[in-house]
Amino acid sequence: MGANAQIKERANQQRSLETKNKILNAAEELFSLHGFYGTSLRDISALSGVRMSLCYYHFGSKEDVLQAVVDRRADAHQQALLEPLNAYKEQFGDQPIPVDALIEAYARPIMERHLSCGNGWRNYTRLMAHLYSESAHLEPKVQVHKYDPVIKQFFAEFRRSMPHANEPELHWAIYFLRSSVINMLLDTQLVDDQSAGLCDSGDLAQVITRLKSFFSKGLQEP
Amino acid sequence: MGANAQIKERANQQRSLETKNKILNAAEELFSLHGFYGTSLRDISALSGVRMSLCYYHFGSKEDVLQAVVDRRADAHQQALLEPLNAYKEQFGDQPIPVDALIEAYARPIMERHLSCGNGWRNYTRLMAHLYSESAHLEPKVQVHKYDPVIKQFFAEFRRSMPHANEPELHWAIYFLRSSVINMLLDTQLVDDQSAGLCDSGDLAQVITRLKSFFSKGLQEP
DNA sequence: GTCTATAATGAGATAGAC
DNA sequence: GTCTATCTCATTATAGAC
Repeated sequence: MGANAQIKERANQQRSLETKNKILNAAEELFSLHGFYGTSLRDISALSGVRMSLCYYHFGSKEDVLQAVVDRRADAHQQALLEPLNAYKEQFGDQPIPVDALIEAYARPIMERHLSCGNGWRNYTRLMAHLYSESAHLEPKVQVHKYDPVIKQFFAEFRRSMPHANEPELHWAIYFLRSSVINMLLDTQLVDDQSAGLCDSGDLAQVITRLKSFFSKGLQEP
Repeated sequence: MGANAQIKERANQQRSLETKNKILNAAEELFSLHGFYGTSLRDISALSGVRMSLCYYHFGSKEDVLQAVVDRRADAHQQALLEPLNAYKEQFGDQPIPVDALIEAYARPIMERHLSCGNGWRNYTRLMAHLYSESAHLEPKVQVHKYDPVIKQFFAEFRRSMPHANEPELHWAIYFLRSSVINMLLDTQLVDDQSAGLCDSGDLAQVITRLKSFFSKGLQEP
């Protein structure tokens, strides 16, 4: 292969990547807003400005597009979730990590991406939440549940910080925390509406403060 | 109109009602499992055993079927939610109702219908939860949010029971409670999976106990 | 009220020229 | 890699006989 051909191939790969990302960005937004079945490849094509046939060329099928959307940010998101946890582990060593620090370590990376890292991350986190209710019908075609190991690690740390709590009670408490975070990711405006605007689910600092103060009360030792 | 004609008309109305309910039952189940867009009228027709054209005759459109499903149990559900609250109001009179009683008054009617009143109610409550994430795309064609006044009444009672709590904090706490209940209605098995079966989200007594003990801790006066 | 048949639209997916 | 054109199928919805 000549030098010219190599340059051409590089340019093509670059353009291919850009096209793929245009598709994924549009799909991410629409899937997260209207669900998998509420979104057609025509919608994605229209929003992305990329011809429909290219979606098939690059991904194969609608389900494959969803899978690609899910996969694109999965590793980065997992890393972001574990980073503060590991930092705390290092900081506290053998000592247990305080409960409110654990709550923040869990909630902040998620809510931060949802609220202050741009539309891409906002759509991605919303989609992840949305998929919890759609996944039953989507699997096994699409692999969605990628964060179970992360939850396991968080549970282990909560356990260490609350040695006297009984196991089921602790599981329920962490589940309630997860439910609340997941619900916020859906952007249902439930708390904003309920409080007639007094509470702002779009305010990261407020969200983290409220999560910490409420759930650390529930997660105290008896 | 002769007596014979009247009898015939009665029988027809009866049959008509049965057909409608067959359709609504199937729609309730499928919408609640796969969402509005994940369900076709063909699916509903197949599951109910009623011809597709009859769905149009009785309701008009797919959206109208959803609306009818939502409406069918709405009043009964509202009543069921307010009944224990009003009973407590009567019982305690001017005294504030204890917080854990309020939590139970809110959660039990919902979770009871979800877990121990048969498949119809189970599907209905699951659908209501599901619609929180789909409603943005469905409105204004379908009117879904029918429980805001109920929440208002509950908030007022929580307020009375916790006169020193600040308003936003109270709103957030009640919102976290609602999130957890809503998530359980979706039957995602999150807590069952997370705890490897140690916790059972299908056990009504367990669910109520855990909700009360956890959320009453978070809802204490400072 | 119920049935069959069918219209009309939109969906996912593919073929083949460039 | 990109485009146009098209296929095939499922969907919502309607018309008209009984």
